[in-house]
Amino acid sequence: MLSKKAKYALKALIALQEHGSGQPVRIADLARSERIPKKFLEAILLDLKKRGILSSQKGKGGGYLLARDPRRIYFGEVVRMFDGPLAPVPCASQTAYVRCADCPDEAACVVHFVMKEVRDATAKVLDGTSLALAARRVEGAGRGRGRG
Amino acid sequence: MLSKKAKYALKALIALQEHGSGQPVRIADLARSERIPKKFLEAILLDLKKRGILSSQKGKGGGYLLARDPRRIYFGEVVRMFDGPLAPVPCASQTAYVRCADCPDEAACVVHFVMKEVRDATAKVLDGTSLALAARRVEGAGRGRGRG
DNA sequence: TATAAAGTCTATCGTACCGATAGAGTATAT
DNA sequence: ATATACTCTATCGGTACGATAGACTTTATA
Repeated sequence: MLSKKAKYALKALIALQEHGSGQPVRIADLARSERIPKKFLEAILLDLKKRGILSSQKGKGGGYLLARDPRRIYFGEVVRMFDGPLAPVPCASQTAYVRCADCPDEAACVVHFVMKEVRDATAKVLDGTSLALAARRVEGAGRGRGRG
Repeated sequence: MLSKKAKYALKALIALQEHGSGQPVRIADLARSERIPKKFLEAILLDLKKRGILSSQKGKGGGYLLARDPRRIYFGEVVRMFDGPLAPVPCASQTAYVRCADCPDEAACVVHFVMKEVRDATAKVLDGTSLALAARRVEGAGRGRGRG
């Protein structure tokens, strides 16, 4: 399950991308437009800033901005930073591998084998999709506007 | 994350498959060989029985058996029954779809779009892999024996 | 038919994490 | 100066997870 934190982070990033403009957007505005609890969103945006995905400006006229080209902000990075490794099981993780203490032979473990396939499939999607690409794809796929 | 319950269930099923023989296997034996807390495993096996994946025999000489051909026991079914839908987000689930209350237009939602891709990729692996097939694939891939 | 073996059921428990909120502190544009 | 906004620390209720205890029921077989 995607946590609310990760979901809110993605929604906020997408909103910032759509805003474009180079002007900072206030937390309060993002919270309202994306229907995210403001205090909760504060913590999320701060994390994204520490990670170098967002930058911020304090004081009057301040707010948050994308710190990177949206073509270089990948879903995988955001999901991992809030929800941890993509793999369903630590021994199948590429970025945070942990051996199963009780596993005599990983190469022969059926669960490991299948879960590695799941993690690879997931990573292929999330690490292959940037904010910019996703937005383009959605535009291409359907017609209309909105969020979720 | 795959829950311990789902992981233990899969390991137990694979052990039962490997056991073959048509003879029932005691909970205690499974617990020991797979290193699963016995009482915890009891509840898991019971769930698998209620689901029709296992059958059991009470009393002396009793234990658990696969109730179905392992070519027809899919990872997807087991994972879903313990951990719920595969989709990272309810609005991307095929088997347990729930609309986002605050989403004006799902077709335009970027998060929805990408998470649907994740769920499809995951489902393709887990619903396309049976116990029997997974075991064969592992045999084909590496050499050795063990569990994890 | 007694008895030991083995599955079944109900109840409970501690911990950790999640989602959310409060409130004080700090920087900055005007 | 001062209002505006981000930043930090602390806290809180709820829920789900992993696990365990103990009593109950069924069955093979001696």
